[in-house]
Amino acid sequence: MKLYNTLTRSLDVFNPADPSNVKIYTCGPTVYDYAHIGNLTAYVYWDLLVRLLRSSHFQVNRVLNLTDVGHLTSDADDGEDKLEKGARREGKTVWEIAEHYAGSFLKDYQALELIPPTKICKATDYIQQGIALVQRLTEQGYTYETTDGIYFDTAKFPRYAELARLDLDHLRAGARVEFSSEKHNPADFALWKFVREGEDHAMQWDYLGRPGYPGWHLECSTIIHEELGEPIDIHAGGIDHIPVHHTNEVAQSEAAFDQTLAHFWLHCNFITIEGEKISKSLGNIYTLADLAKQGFSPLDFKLWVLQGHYQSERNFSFTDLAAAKQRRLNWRNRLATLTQQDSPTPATPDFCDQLLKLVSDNLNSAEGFSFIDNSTLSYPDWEFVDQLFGLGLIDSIIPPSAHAEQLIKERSAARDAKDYSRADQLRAELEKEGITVLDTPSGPIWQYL
RNA sequence: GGCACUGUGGCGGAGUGGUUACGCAGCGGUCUGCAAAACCGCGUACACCGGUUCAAUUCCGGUCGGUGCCUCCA
Repeated sequence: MKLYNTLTRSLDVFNPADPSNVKIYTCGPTVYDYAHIGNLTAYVYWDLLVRLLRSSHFQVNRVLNLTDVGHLTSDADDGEDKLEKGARREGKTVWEIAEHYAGSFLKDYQALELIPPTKICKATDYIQQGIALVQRLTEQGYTYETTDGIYFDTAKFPRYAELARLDLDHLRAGARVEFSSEKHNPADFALWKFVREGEDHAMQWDYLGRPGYPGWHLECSTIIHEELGEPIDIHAGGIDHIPVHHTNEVAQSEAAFDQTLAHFWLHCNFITIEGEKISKSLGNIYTLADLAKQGFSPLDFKLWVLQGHYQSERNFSFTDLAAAKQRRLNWRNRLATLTQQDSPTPATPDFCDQLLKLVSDNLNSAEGFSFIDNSTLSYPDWEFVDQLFGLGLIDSIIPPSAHAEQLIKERSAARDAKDYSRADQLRAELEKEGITVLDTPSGPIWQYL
């Protein structure tokens, strides 16, 4: 199996240290609002990764975090704490907000038929372990304290720019806004933030005898250390996380534990909506519920995602979603037809092996789909397709009701009697149940509309 | 300004140094009571300019366009 590794910027052969314990960490959502389809694409891609590994006989140990503690208020006014903002918006506590949106996220996760992570970790369950990490870094001389928090001193970690290949000198020169700060270097980041005088911060914990809360990056390093242990095999996340979040994670973890954090870094690209960036002001934020209102199932969306590649910028449109839906329906009908055939046409030899090989080339599901369309599949082949892509095709095959079966029989009889108007009438009736009948030389076949 | 990604037919979207990607939509045909499905066929795709090569959409250089990040925004 080959994967594009951001660390090396090349397609590398994936060989886990322990095939029976492939350690994966995927950055989860901040649970302050409903997940939109842009957020969800990432989880679809990582689900493919997990399924591919499983199908390749690896045992996956995957941890997903839920960020249920708000990110910090920045010195600039626009950097509001998301959870606090959500709480104010809805007149609830930050804890209720986190609970509600975490639940919503997990519901979406299920609706997309994504394989549940081995463990889901809430950031707030790892505060003490996070503090221990800050302490450890402090003892090792990697931190300094300012009036508003404890910062990581990037100058003390020479490999800081490696993952993102940052040009720190130019970063300094070209930074958009240089705001006054006690930071030693612009790249330095907060490990722990103090609640300031007069600041109303609902989530806070005691450290160094005063109230505070964790820096945004801390949770990932902490959870990885506690639940998986460095080094992990794969760390995955959005492309936006490379320069800051993942860079800082590497700095924290590797400085503290003197161990490579992750061998493979996978980053998925973003999608746009009808050519525009996803943003609230444009009003183009769609959730799974919004897609459902237009008649699309979560699995239609999943198929749409898998038609592309995780490293490509994708453009979402309802026209394209409709195309994906149609493709899924066609596959479903191929499968439905197969279940009704007494002697199906011979399947493509080694279908599963070949499909697996194609997709193993850096998660190339699109190439796999093309192969599906060019092949004749047996029932076990379709089972493998479902296992690899999680499209729920097999489960979606619900045989016609007894009533529908009866209508199909009556229609055949009508046709034999050359009573075609009766036959057409019966077909119309069947279509009310979402089923249509095709007349083939070997008898009628039903399909989904 | 810096780092990185990206530009393929009506719409999407893989891939390849020379041979059909594929899906959706469209057109023609076979078949059909009519359909549908299926099958067969069709539409002169690879941003632009150079270079390497017998041969480039595919490699190299440049130009132009799009995108993300460069803040503790996500």
